[in-house]
Amino acid sequence: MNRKATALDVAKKAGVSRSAVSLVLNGRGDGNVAKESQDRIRQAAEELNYSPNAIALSLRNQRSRVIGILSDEVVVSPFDGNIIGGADDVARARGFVTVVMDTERDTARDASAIETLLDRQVDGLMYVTVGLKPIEVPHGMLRVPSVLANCYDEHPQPQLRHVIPDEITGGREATEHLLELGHQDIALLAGLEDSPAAPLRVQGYRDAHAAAGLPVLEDRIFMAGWDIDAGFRGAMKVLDGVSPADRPTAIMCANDRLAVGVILAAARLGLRVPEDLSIMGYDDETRIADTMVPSLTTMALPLREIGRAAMTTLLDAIEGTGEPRQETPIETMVPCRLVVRESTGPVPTR
Amino acid sequence: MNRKATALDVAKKAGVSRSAVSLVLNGRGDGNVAKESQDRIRQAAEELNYSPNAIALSLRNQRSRVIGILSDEVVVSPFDGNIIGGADDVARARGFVTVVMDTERDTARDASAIETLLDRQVDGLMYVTVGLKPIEVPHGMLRVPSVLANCYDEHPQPQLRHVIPDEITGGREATEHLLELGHQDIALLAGLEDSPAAPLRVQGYRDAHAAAGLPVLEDRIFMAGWDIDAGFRGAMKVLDGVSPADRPTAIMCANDRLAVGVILAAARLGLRVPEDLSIMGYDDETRIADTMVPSLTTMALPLREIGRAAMTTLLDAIEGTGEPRQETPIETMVPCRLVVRESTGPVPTR
DNA sequence: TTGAAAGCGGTACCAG
DNA sequence: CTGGTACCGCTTTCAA
Repeated sequence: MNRKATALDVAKKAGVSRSAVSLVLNGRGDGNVAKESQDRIRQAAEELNYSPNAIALSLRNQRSRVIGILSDEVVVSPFDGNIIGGADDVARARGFVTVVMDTERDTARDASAIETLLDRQVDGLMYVTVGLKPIEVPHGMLRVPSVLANCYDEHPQPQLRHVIPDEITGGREATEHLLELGHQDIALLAGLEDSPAAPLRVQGYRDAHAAAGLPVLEDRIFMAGWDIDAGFRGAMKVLDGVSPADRPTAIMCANDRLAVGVILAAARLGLRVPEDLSIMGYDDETRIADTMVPSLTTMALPLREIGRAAMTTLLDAIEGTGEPRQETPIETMVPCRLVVRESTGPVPTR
Repeated sequence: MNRKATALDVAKKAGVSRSAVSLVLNGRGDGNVAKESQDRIRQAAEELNYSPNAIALSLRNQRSRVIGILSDEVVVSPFDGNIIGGADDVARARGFVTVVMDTERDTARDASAIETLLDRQVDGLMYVTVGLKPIEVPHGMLRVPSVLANCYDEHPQPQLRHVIPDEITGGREATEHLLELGHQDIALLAGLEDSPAAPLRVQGYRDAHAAAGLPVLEDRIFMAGWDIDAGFRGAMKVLDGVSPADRPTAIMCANDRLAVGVILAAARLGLRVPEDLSIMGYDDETRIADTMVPSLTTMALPLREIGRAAMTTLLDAIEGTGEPRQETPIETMVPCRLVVRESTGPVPTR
C-alpha cells in the first residue's frame, strides 16, 4: 500500500524540474526540453510506474473526463442495462469514463446524487431510466452539458436533448408483421397507462390497421399490465372457451413477459404456437425472447443504440467542435428492430 | 452555468478568513472562532449556497468518501443488481457514496477501471459479479481496502474477504421442502458446470437425500443449462412419454428460468402444477418467480444482504474502529431463503 | 480569537 | 531550453 509516485519523484530521479516532466509527458516536450532530458524523464516515469493524479488534474483543469450517469433503477432492475453499456462504449472510445449512480427510483435522491457528481467535476451528466418516461429534470443538470436517455422533459420548453425509442413505429411495424402473415384479427395486450410507451405502441397498432384499410376492433385491445400473470389472464380472457372462429389468430403483446404469459395460456389450452395462434412480443429481452419455447418474434428495443446516441450527443456538446453543431435536435428517435423467431406464423386456414 | 461559491467567497462575505470558514463549517468553531463570527459565516454560506469542492477535499485529505464498485456485468445483465442496491444502502447510511463501473465481462478492462477509480482516490473497492464465481483479483485492489461480493479469490492464500450465498444449504433446504411434501422421486435440472453454484446446489440436494436416508438416483440429475429452453428440454426428457409411475413427482431447478421451461413443458403435456408435478425454482428473480403462472416456489438468493454485508465489512475495514476487529473472517456466507408459492404441493397419491 | 502560510499533485506562464 | 512560481480549493498548523 505504498504511495504512488508523483511528478516530483520523477523530476528528481531524472534530475530535472517538475515543469519539464509535465511538458514531456504531455507531448509538448519537443522544442521545449532537450532530447536527452526527455529520454531520462520518460524512463524515470516508466520505472516509477508514474501516472498523474487524476484528482489533482481535475482540480487544476476544472474538468475530469468523467461522465456521470444517473439512473432511476437501471442498475438494480433487470431491464435496460444495455443503454448504459452503449453509452459507456462511446465514452471510452472517446477517452472518457462513466460512473453510475442509481437512486432506486427515489427521485428525492436525484438532487443530492447530482450534487455529488457535480462536486466531483464530472464534465457531463446523463439521466437514464428503465422504460420510456417523462421526468422532472433535476436542477443541477443544467449546470453542465447533459442529456436524457430513454426519458424526456415534458415541460413546454425542454432544456435538454433526449434520445428515445420510436415506439409508434415499433408498434406499427410489429402489427404489420402480423398483417403480412395474413392475420386480420389481432388482439393487443397493451401494458398499462403507467408508461407512455403503452399508448404509443397502441397508436402504432392503430396506424398499421388504418394503413391496411382494416378496422380496429376496440374490444380486442386490453390494458393488461406488464407481467407474465397479466399476459396469462389476458390470453385466457380472449381464448378460453371461445370458438376457433371467434378467436383472434394472433396476439400482440406490449412486452415479452406478457408474451410468456400468453404462451403459457396457449399451452394450457392446447393451442399450438404459431400454428393455431401467433404471438408477438416486444423488447427482445435477453435470454427470454431468444430462449422461450417457442422463441419469441419480437420488436427489439434499440437499447445500446440509445445509449450510444445519447452519449455521442453529450460528448459533442462537451467537446464543442469548431462549428457550433447546433444541428442535433432536442429529440432523437431511434427505430426499433423486428426480430422474427418462432412464435409467429401464417394465419391458420379455417 | 456560473461558478460555484468557494470558501474564500464565504470568508469575504462574512468578513473573516478562509480558515475561520473551514473551522466553523466543520463543527470545530467553538473555542476557536467568536460566536458572532460563526453566525455570520454560517449565514454567508447559506446565502451563497456554499458546499465544499469535493475534488479539493480529496486532494487535501487523501480520501474521498467514495467507494468504487467494479462489476463484471451486473449493470448490463438482468441479474443480481440488488447486490449493488444493498451495498449502496449501507454506504449511504454511513456517509459514503458509491460509483459503479461495469466492464461487461471484459476482464482485460479490470485493471484500467481500477486504476481509474484509484486515481480518483476511492477509499475502497468492491468487486461484484453476476452469479457466484472465482475471479482473478486485479492487482490494484490490494492497494486500498477491498472486498468481493458474490465472487471469491480461489488462490491458496486469498488476500481479500468475500461474501457469498450459502449455496449448499440453499440446495439442501430446497430439496427438504420437497421431501417434506412427501416427494421421494425428485429430478434435478442442475444448471451447468460453468458456474460453481451448480455443483454446490447439487451437493445440497445430495445432502438432503442423505439426511433423509434416501438414495440419490443419479440418472435423475441433469446438467441442463440455465435458460428456459434448457428447462423445457430437460423436462420433456424426464416427462414426455413416461408413465406416471415412472415419472418424478417433483422437479427441482437450479434457477427460475429453468423452472419456467419446465412449467411450459408440463402445460404442453397436460400435467397440472402442482397437482401432478411440483416444480421448484431457485433465485427468486423479481417479476418472474412471483408473476409466473403458477407462481414459483423458489430459493431466494440473498442479494441485498450480500451487498450489505460486503459493504459493511469494507467500511469497517476503512474506518478501522478502535479495536482491530480482525474478527471478520475471510469468507462470509449468507443463507438463502425459501419462498413458498404455488408451484409446489403434496406428492400426488397414486 | 484570528489570519497567514504551507501543502495536497499538477499545469502553465515567465523570467533567466 | 530550463527551473521557479502562481494557482486550483481546502484544511491545518502556527504565530500574532
